[in-house]
Amino acid sequence: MPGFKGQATYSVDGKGRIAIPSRMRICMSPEAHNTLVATRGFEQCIFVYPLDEWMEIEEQISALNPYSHKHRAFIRRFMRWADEVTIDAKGRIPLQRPLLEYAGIEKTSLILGNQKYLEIWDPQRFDDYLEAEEADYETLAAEVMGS
Amino acid sequence: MPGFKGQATYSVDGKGRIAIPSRMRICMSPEAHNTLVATRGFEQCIFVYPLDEWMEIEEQISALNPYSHKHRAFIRRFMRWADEVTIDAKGRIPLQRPLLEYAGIEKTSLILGNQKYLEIWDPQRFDDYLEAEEADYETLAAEVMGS
DNA sequence: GGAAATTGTGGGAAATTGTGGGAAAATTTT
DNA sequence: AAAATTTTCCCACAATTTCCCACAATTTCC
Repeated sequence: MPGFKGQATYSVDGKGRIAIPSRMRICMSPEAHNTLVATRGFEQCIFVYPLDEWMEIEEQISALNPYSHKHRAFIRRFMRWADEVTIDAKGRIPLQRPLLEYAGIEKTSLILGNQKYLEIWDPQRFDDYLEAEEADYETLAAEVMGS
Repeated sequence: MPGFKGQATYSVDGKGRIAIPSRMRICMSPEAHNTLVATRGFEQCIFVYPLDEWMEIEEQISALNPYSHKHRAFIRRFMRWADEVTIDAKGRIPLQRPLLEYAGIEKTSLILGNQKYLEIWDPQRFDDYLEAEEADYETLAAEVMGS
């Protein structure tokens, strides 16, 4: 089963709703029950996991030791921003203001397929990010992918 | 079945009642019978377990050795503050003053979903706690979750 | 190429949620 | 036993969220 891929620039309406591109929607397993979990991602974008993928992450989390001080801190930081949403009849999900603000998203969003999950960015911020990284892309590729 | 997640800042009314966010309420198993058990948690916050989860904890506790001095001490501390409450028609639970005082909660509370249970914090105290944890999130993530 | 279905966008109506407070019932105190 | 306090249950209100419908643009299918 292929993962999420491609990108799309979609609008965010007054109620904070963002449509999931249909070509990404059909990549979701039926086990996700049209449900996604949105949370803070790295580099100030929003990560969105289909429910079944999220469950696997939760399992990893619950395997941590809840009596360890450090682990507790991580779990709290991790669960804090997670928000379970269901896709409405028109293929949209509602996102909470705090998440949108974290990602700096206002009227427009860039949706990025990234294998197991989606990323939602403020388009401008993504450009800036790319530009900053572009310089070392080849170096990075060699370093990360090189055998 | 996914666990509790997300956060919410809710008010505490004059009678010590705090609403449980509906999106967390629906995560409760019907076996909990709309009943929760609140008790002292770690880091000076309140832990709130759905009744069915609490039962499992009690089982673990009763498996401890009552003839061990240490075990007895632990059991007493743990059971002492436990308080069984039911969710009212508006989705709220009443919390005893001593618990609220322990957590330093007055007019506002931060409710945190933490998989099997909820945590209720004084918002300021939670901020301080996160700040005091020296490591930043990404470092922790790589450390705790990295394979 | 053209008809039909699907997709992305917006907005209104209805239901739910969070908050506060009042009255009744139970408990404790005098 | 009466008074005072606490707890429980109920109602009201504003704000938010959910659900539903409309419409234009695009894509799909024959």
